[in-house]
Amino acid sequence: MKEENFFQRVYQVARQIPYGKVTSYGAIARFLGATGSARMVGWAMNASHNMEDVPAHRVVNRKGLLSGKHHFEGTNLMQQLLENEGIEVEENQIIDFEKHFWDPMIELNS
DNA sequence: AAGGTGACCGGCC
DNA sequence: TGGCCGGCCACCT
Repeated sequence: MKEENFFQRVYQVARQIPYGKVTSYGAIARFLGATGSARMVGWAMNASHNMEDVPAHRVVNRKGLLSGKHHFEGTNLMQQLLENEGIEVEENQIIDFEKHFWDPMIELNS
């Protein structure tokens, strides 16, 4: 097992996502300095299954679409988790995405 | 070692 | 927002 790879970096940011907030892969990628490489963030989330404190359900694509819901257990677990946090989700899409949007670039950039 | 894949993004129509 | 396309880079086979 490697320590401190690109993934860990992503997880670290993901863990900083506050309750009831969501962000996009691109936002995280940008924060990591990998602007345009949002795919890597997606890959990292794919492996996030091994981690435990990684709220991957709070990470969606820029459209607010639950792109990764398919990777969660069941078929609507991701949605359930989000709704549980007070985020309205319908048709695999977050309502008022901008309203719940949380940009690490701004929030963590104190 | 080379190529394919991917939970994406931004620009354009 | 929707569809299509090119770009981006780590990981896997």
